[in-house]
Amino acid sequence: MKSDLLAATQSAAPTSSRRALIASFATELFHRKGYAATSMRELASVSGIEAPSLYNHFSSKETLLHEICFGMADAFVSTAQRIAAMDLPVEDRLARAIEEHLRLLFSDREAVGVFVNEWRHLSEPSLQAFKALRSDYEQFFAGLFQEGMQKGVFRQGDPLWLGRQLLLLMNGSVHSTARPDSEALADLGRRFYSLWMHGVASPTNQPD
Amino acid sequence: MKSDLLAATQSAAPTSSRRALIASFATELFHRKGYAATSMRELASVSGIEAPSLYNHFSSKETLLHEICFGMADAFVSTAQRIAAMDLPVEDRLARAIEEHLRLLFSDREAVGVFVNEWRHLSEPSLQAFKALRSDYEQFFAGLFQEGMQKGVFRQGDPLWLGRQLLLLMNGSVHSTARPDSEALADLGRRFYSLWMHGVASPTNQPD
DNA sequence: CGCGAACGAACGATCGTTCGTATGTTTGGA
DNA sequence: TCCAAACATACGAACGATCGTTCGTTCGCG
Repeated sequence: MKSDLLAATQSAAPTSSRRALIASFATELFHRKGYAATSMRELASVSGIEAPSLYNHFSSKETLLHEICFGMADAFVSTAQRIAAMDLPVEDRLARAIEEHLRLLFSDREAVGVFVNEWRHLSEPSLQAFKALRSDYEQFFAGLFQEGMQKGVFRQGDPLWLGRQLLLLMNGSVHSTARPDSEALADLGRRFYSLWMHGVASPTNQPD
Repeated sequence: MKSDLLAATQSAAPTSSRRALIASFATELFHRKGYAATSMRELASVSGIEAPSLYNHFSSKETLLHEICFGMADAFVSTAQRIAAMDLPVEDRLARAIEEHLRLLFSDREAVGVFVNEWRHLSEPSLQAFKALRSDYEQFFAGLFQEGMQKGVFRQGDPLWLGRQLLLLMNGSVHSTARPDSEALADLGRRFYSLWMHGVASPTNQPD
């Protein structure tokens, strides 16, 4: 039988990391082709195994999506909680939140792509839970803006709208920005902070 | 050729508006569930006919996607050309571009959602053509920023990056902004323009 | 009579997933 | 120390469902 060959390939791979490997392959595929357009057979193929073997590591296709989406969501929310607890001026906390968000964003761009675009394929009750986490994170940014407005550091406006727009901008930047090293990442954070704080107008042109 | 068909169907038979109806149903489904997750049978069901009858109006599923994506793309590009030809100060042309982009955006939010998120399911050579149109439009905004920098109206920066970020911001705002009437739309345009020009910092805080 | 538009049936392909089984590895009692 | 039972992981076969699409036909309207 073929079993000798198969046994050889089985033992060749480090079986302990196979699960994590599959997850990262799934992340890449979900990101590039979309969740619905990615088949388990294709995921199996790039993972070097057959489709039924995937079910030894993940109980369903949606489990993969669930782990990717909630892994990112938890990372974002816990970072937000850490920053919210800092004893810093609100504009510094905003700068810090931007920096940390970008750091997470670029630490795994493909997972972020899935997190941003594919979460709607989750089914209940995961969908509801995901939206709650997402809302928490938006509220964290909205809270920063609201606090800044009360203290006169920011112009008056809709804090939640501003928070959502800022997140939108940073999340989308993953597509249109080259991969930064840690130096370029800090610089990107300053660009976002400056753009958001002062806009594009030349300083000689006074605000209306 | 297409105009002949449209003229004929418009004047002749009311049944031929079914084609446009199907297109709008498809737009809603592609937007809400995604292209890959929408089946022709489901589209047929909401259209009130059976799946095979769809092929009397559209030669394939991708044809529907093609019409939606290129319909929006053409509208954006032609609007850009109109504004680029205007004899206005560059910051006014930017304000006008923002206003017109938002107007198109909210004129058919679902089509915009498909245009923004589902174009990647196009196959070659449509995919290449779509990306070219998209690049043209980005270049239009980049050109505005570049011109503004040369004239000292805008701060120095990467014009293409700024253009993409602005588009990202506006496109995403469709999800997080309530349906505006024409009054609220103009107000939204001013909000974007002001945010982009001057940022969120209180005017008493000078730029660094 | 002719033609656009609808239908039911059905095609081959592919989907996510289950099943029974084979094999390598780990483990625990004699 | 050795062997067997338990476990983890892989496989081929195949399930029922659904996919986009084609075909032959019918029906109603001009």
